[in-house]
Amino acid sequence: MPEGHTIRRLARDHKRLFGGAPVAASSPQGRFAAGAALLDGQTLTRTDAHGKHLFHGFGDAGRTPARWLHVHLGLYGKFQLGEVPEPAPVGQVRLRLVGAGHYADLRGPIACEVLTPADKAALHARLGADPLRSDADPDAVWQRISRSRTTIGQLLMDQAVIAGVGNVYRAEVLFRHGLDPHRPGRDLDRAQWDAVWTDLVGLLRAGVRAGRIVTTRPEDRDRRSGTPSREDATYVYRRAGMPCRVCGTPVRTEPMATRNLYWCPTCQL
DNA sequence: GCTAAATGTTGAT
DNA sequence: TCAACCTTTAGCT
Repeated sequence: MPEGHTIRRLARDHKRLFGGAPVAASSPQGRFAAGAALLDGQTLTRTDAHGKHLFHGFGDAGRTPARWLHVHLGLYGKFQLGEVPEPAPVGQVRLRLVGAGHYADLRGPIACEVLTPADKAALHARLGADPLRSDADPDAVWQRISRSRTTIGQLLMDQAVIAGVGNVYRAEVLFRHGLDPHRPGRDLDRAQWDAVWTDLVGLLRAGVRAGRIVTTRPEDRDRRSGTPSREDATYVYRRAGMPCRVCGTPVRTEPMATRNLYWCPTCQL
């Protein structure tokens, strides 16, 4: 499900499955027909991910891509992968990519468009630091947070501040650090922020590896061995009214900036 | 079989 | 602050 880890994983997988050879692009649904025609037959040379934004670079090998496919999955978007021969498209397939051995169907994205390198640069410029990127600058994030009266719960969801953190990672990382989501950013001290950032890097990397979000430590799960169930994978996300895994207090929920916030009022101060 | 909700963002008010 | 959008799934009946 699409927070930053999903996008990074897609970038990696698509590079491996489709990179280096011409790709057939089409829009079975028709809504991306013109864009698909621009990409059809081009070679995928690079992929990139920044926060929840996915990029596929097309052009000549060894050169900077001349065109970039930009995809944002939004809340519902999904890539479905399979092996050739590709079946007849089912449902609303915005984009179908077919390579030598695999195909990918894209459904329900909020953005699917072709960008110039300048367009792409502009998009990067408005995104904040991505814990999964080596060029991320946590100092810049700290500057924003330490001067802000906005709550840390809202700051963590602001893609211009931190790119790639969504509603699940927000709730979970704040729980793991005992931070009340309602605290203004400037109430945090540097050590707290550094710990949160370091944890986000680790959590997102683990998410890329596992292909899912797991934030609980084994000793805090109901079942301590084996692959954690979906229910066991989080401390507070979507656990409203259920006992906190650490102290037993019912987990609280309330809307924060149009999204459902979850937190433990006892553990998070 | 229907309804509501969901890991997100944008644009209008 | 609110509605709109794109699609799937969980939880009802």
